[in-house]
Amino acid sequence: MTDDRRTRILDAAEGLIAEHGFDATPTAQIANAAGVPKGLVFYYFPRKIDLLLTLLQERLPALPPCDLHDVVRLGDPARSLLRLDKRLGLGQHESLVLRRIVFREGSTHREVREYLRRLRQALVELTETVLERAVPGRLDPRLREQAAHTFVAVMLDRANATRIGGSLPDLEGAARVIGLAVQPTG
Amino acid sequence: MTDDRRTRILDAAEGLIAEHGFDATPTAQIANAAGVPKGLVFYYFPRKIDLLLTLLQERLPALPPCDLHDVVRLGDPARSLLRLDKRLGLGQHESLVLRRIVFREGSTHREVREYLRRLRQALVELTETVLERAVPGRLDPRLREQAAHTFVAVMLDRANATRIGGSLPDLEGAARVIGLAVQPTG
Amino acid sequence: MTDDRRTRILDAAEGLIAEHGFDATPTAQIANAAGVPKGLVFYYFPRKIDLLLTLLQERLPALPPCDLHDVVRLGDPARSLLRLDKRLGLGQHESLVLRRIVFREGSTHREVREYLRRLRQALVELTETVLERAVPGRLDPRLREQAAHTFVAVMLDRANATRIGGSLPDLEGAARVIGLAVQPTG
Amino acid sequence: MTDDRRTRILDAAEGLIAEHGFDATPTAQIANAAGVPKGLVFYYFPRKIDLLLTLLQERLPALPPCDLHDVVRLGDPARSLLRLDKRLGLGQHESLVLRRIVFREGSTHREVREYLRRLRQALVELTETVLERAVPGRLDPRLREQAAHTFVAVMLDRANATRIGGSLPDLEGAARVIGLAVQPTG
DNA sequence: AATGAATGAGAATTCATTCAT
DNA sequence: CATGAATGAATTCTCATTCAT
Repeated sequence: MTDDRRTRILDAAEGLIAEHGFDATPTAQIANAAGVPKGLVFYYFPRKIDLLLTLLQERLPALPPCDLHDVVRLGDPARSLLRLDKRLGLGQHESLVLRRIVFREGSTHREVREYLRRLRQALVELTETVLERAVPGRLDPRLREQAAHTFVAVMLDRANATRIGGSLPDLEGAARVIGLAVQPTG
Repeated sequence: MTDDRRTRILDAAEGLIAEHGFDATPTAQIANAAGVPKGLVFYYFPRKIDLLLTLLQERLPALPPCDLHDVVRLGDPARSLLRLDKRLGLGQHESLVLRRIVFREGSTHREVREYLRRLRQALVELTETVLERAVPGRLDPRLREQAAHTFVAVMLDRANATRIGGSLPDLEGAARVIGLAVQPTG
Repeated sequence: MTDDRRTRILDAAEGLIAEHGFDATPTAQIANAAGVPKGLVFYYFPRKIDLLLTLLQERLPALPPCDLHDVVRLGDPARSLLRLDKRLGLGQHESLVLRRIVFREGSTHREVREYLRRLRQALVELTETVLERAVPGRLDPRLREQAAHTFVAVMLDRANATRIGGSLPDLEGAARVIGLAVQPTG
Repeated sequence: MTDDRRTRILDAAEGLIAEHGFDATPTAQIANAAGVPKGLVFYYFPRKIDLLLTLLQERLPALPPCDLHDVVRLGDPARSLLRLDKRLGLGQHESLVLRRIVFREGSTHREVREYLRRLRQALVELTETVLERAVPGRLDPRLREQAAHTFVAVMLDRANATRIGGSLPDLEGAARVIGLAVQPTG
């Protein structure tokens, strides 16, 4: 029961903050949406900012160490990249709300910023590994890194654009372009 | 004289909102930073949101119709892309503050969202033109569009990452990758 | 009108804080007693503590430079001391409320403490002057200072005891005792 | 064991209330300082005010029936008074915290006020006895009482000034002055 | 046209107190 | 007996907005 209510508060906070932004979401509204008394929010999260911080700590897991075996398609880097993206699930609904929060509050809170930095680095490394395994012959390490950076930038841009709601970048196109770059004969 | 004070208010609002966010910036602070009486802010901008809206309407120029002649380097699409980026100046200081505002408030206000959509479209078209002129032979229209989308995504991701303060995507690497894709022999 | 309302707020604060203590007096109650909206209190006094500080600054004037001519009774130091006390008015009603505040909040706020230190020093100097003029012959400076300190202590003890409401020290007795000490033949 | 925890609560309450005042000391902080669960405080002291009341009842000892034989110095009332003060220990550390509480909360709670009244009366009687025994010849009863009141006032003023932290009255000077008054030839 | 005093609807936060276990 | 989760009333403080002058 106890943990249930704490969870409900976090659920409500996640949804409302993603929807309206951190500053625009009163704690009273969070309590209301969670169906708990106002005081309980501050019992679990003494300061409002602790809600945001807890959301990041508990619900933004480090990238799951995904098994790249079934992601990589040898000889088809473009397809491999798209499968990686799908596996990462940056576009899936459950991470959408948190991503909104992260991108929007990024310029305000150091902790959020730090998370974003680490996220990009981890994504680049993962992408590099995929490219290395997907491209049969030798792949110039510098080019591999640049290609990975490019794909990660597109993934993150899409994540951010999704949040904002405008038109989205063409992820498949990017995968094709990058595939051509790293495997001209492909 | 009168207009001078209105301008000072907008200047102050632009800086403070970019720095702390719209919600976290009291109008009193804007008036104070502008060196005008508090009442004057509401005299010119009856509601606080009007400050933001005015900023977008008056200070987000449509993309300058830039002359692409001196941007394009025939046979060197990568270099051409980088010169385009430089010409667009998305990374330049004067547009930085507004970009922060646009990206952060994007998911909250429809007008901002609409601007972002148009911005991406215009950027893609411009990039396509550059690629077409930079690549000597025939360039598959589909690939050209995808390559343009990719580069624009990287530019926008960099713009957003700059705002947030984390690590930046590698724009030069992306240009090289795209160049390789559209001109394998390059 | 404007200054009138600020004054009414201070009046209300003075009375209520003296009555119930600073911590036990909500600003809302002060606004209510002053007959002004709650917001106005914070318009004039941004933080609650500013009410207390303003009270001290504006309503605890330095000791009025009182003319000691008509206080001193040559050859009658005891009577002179009592006349000094009366002139100082430490026991008068109008200063009573502020004295309550000062003594009670003294151990909490530095500014109040500092005021009390200066008050004692000024009182001692005044009392020394009175004793010097009231005693005909030569008066040992050391004894004069000690006598002054003693009388000031009794005055302050009475002021504090008045606040608390218990039994009061015998000021007239103290004056007599001190008179005997500085003028044995009296 | 059980009583040990009750004692620890009272210890913590005494220290914290003396330091910050009754209103400014949350019960949670007391429990924390005592190292006991929050609920236990309210188990022993159902209302917060009971903490203060218990402190007064159990820890404000009636004046210790001190043996005046070794205090009095026949023929030296000033010295006798100082020895009395030392014996009473109003300035000693262990009574300091409670004295702070008593003086500060005095004007708020009747029980505290009543204690202060009895304290002064007992002190005056004790001082009168000392003076009577210290002065060899006959001492006018009225003067003796007045002298005692004066000394008690100085002692209490010093106790209060100690609490507040400002400059202290000169107790030795007062003893000398009073000695001169009751024993001119001294 | 310009202004700054005024207002009141919240907002975050605190904390004594209760009570189920 | 003991406890810590739970509660909600109260409190300080903020600030967009109004409006008399």
